[in-house]
Amino acid sequence: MEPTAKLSKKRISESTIHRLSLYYRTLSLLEKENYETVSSKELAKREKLTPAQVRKDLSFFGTFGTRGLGYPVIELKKQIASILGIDRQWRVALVGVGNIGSALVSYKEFSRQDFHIVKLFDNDQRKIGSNHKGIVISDIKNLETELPEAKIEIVIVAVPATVAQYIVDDVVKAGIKAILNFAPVNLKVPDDVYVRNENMSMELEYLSFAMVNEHPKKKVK
Amino acid sequence: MEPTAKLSKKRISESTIHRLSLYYRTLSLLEKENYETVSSKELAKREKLTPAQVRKDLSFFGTFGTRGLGYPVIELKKQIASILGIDRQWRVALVGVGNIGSALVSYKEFSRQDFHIVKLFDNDQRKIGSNHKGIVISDIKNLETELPEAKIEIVIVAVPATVAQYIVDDVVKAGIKAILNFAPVNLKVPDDVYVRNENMSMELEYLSFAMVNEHPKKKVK
DNA sequence: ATTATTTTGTGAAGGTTTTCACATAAACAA
DNA sequence: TTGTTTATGTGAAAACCTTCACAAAATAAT
Repeated sequence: MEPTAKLSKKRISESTIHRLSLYYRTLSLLEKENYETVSSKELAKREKLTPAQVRKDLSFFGTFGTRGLGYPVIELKKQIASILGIDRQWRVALVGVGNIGSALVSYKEFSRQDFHIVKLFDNDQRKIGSNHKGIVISDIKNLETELPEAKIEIVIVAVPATVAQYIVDDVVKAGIKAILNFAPVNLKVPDDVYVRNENMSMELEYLSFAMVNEHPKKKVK
Repeated sequence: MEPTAKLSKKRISESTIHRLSLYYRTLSLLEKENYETVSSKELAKREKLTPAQVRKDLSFFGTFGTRGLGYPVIELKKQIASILGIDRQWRVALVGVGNIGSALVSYKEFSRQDFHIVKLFDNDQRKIGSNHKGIVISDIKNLETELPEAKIEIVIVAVPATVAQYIVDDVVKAGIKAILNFAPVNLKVPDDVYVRNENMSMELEYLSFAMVNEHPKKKVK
């Protein structure tokens, strides 16, 4: 059976998309390990999920498997890449070349998946004009003109919480529709702009909660 | 009415805990803005949630509000801190003082919430023994002895994916029960060890998905 | 004091997500 | 060729989470 991309009307849940990211990562690994096919059972085991969950997630987008055999690793990986939109390059700009910002510029996982950070912005006069890992740092004042010029599609915000909203206002004015925010603050943006927040304390706080509450862990089969 | 800490048997959902983190952050802000009380309505507006959601979340842990008035900002903040276990210091070690690792050492949001990074480990001979932001970097070979010596309770793993599992095996042997993992890999740990993963590509991939699928956004009231 | 207003806390309803269970289909073995 | 095994795809059931709606309690107003 040909893998078919379902033209789905149904709303896909955030969890499903996040799991697709996990499947994609694991499929890359399986490819390296020279697996030709993989069952929902094996995939589930590696992600600590149920096989039914894996099958249901994939079934929202089409039928990719063969009964009795499983899923073709390379083909499924391609299909998921296409679903996630990571089968193409994304031009990304990063605002705020501080501690976290610089770390993200060198973050291999981004470039490996064709998220290319091609522009940097900062407000520090000492940094502006200097070369950081092959990219000249622009003045944050020029966001509105330089983002469209550079055909940027996604902006990563890694500035202090106190100024994040002002930066984002400019980013939105520049016509950007997708923002990844590392500042610990709730950003206000128009309805048609996507914002995702990366809150690194949250998971530490979850650990803290789990420990003080001796929260029962999910059983691992 | 006295705020009471409910001795809840019921399992609390991950989402509720994550929202408590958000409430905590917003309450800190409200405190700075000199609010004495806050209604579930106001809190919900700031987090883009419903008032019922806020009240339900809090109700799992006790009754903290006053009818007709709302919640006392300072008191509620204290209560949430106590629920999350962030009303005390946590001794944290960080393994892997690379790009991301160094950024985390200086991450203000951690220290502001009493997560204290007091030990650093690396495998790079040039780094071992050197002083990084006031902390001498230890040899990664000594994890098993030095983690208990330093009374570490939480370990942040910021090493390459290829070595993460080996590191974590040592960390577990050292008796650590809580791990925050930045390596893009699924770690295997015993049942009684908590692992939370910080996967920074995931949210970028979600943005990518949203854009290529013109995913309808949640309506904002 | 009495009434109107505000806002919590919470069962019940409604909605969403996950798991179950099985018909179906392909592969493999004899 | 036929039977056995494996493993998908998917409705239906179960579990889980969010929202509704309202009684209850406190404040504020007259």
